[in-house]
Amino acid sequence: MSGKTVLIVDDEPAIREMIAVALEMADYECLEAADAREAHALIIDRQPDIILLDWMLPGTSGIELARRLKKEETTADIPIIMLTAKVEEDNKIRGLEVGADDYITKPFSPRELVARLKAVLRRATPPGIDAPIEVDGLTLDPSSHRVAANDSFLNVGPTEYRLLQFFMTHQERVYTRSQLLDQVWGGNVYVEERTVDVHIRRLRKALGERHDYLIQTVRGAGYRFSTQPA
Amino acid sequence: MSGKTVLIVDDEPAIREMIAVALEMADYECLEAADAREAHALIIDRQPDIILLDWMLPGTSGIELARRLKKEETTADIPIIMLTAKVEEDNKIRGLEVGADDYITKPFSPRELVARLKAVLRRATPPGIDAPIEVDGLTLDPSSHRVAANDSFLNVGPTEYRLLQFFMTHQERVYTRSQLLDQVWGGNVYVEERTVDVHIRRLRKALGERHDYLIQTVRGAGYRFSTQPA
DNA sequence: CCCCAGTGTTACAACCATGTGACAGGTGTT
DNA sequence: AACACCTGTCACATGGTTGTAACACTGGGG
Repeated sequence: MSGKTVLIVDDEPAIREMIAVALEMADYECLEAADAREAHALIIDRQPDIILLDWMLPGTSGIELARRLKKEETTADIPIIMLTAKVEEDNKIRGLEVGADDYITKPFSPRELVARLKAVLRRATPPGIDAPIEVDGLTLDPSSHRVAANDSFLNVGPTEYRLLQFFMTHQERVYTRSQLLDQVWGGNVYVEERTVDVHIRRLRKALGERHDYLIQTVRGAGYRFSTQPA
Repeated sequence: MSGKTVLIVDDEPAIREMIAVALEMADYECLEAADAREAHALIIDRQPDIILLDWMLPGTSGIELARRLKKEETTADIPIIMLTAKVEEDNKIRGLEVGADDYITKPFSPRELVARLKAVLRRATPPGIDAPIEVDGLTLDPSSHRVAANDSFLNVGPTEYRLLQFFMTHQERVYTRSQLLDQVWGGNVYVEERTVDVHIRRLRKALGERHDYLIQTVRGAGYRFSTQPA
């Protein structure tokens, strides 16, 4: 599934363990390090996809480690999420300043952690970042952030755009409302599942009769984007 | 939303209960058996997705049961996790020798149990879980949630879809109406057994004359999905 | 050949998932 | 402040789906 590798850097074994369990439940592979030295070794050796980095560390501090990682070319594009017990705005600013991609204050729920991590990973993973996708006269162009049907541009809202983009990059497969909330909304938000229906509706309307067949309802399951009519 | 069924085999009711509670919190359905005989009956009847098997059992020992299960073709691919109070390396080796997929020594934390169980399930779950199943021109594709016959898509309702999916993943074997209710409807619902007949009928109709021979009536017993005409 | 349990088939009412329009709050712009 | 836009949620409409009963049929045993 995800198969992503997460490096957890915290000097508290109990905290590392808690995080690891939560992440493993969500199907991530976990590495653990207690200090900056261990962390650096693992980063070089195992090349994790993302790093959870505690603010406070014995020896080299977390923020210092982050700064160094972001300076080195080979490690600069590994996303970093900073963890901290303090609720000081200062830290947040300094953390993001050195290149952390997100910032979580302890205590946090495992759910929140997983959600944020997921969000950062998705955001940070640029696969074929801006190749336009075209299906049966319907074109979505990420670079211009526009949707066109046979020449004329369509007026789709931000959420509908993300929804359509997700669908066009994941065709021929059913997604439950819950999955769509995770993938399109971002997982860390709480919204009703029925909200998905409404946005589906809006997207269909925006696409017009010419193309709304592409978004298919699978009763009892979810929605599917497919060029082949139901 | 795992929906996986776990069979817990242990002669100590308190331990079964503890495990069951932990697993149910993690959204697994639990079955319980106190000895090998009960266990075997439940395995045949309910076909759990994984078995937690205590080393020590009155009568037939856990290891003996494991050995038998792994010898029978119909049960050989059900993952088994051995539980034991002893910390003897011997047991571990013998346990894995007979085909157990993992091994946990008591006492263990619920977390550890769930984590291991999940790992085993993930590992043991054939990657083909999402792969389309094809039989004589009849194709069921779980990822797109579609059923096709030779090219054209078939219109099957949610229940018929689940029924067909179950049959196609459990071919050449007779299932009673009761078993089908457990497997397809979900065990803890009360519906008339005759309801199965009706859905069988609907599924047959949906499949059309070309394929309805696949679903065969076994008078006095139940139904069977088989490529070989009755 | 008749009878009866078992199964096929149909109809139907209740239910449930989804479609749809409206609305209120929020955000940013002018 | 007024405005346009977007968002999430609700209430209601609609149509598909479901379980059940009722009746027709079948096959095997007496």
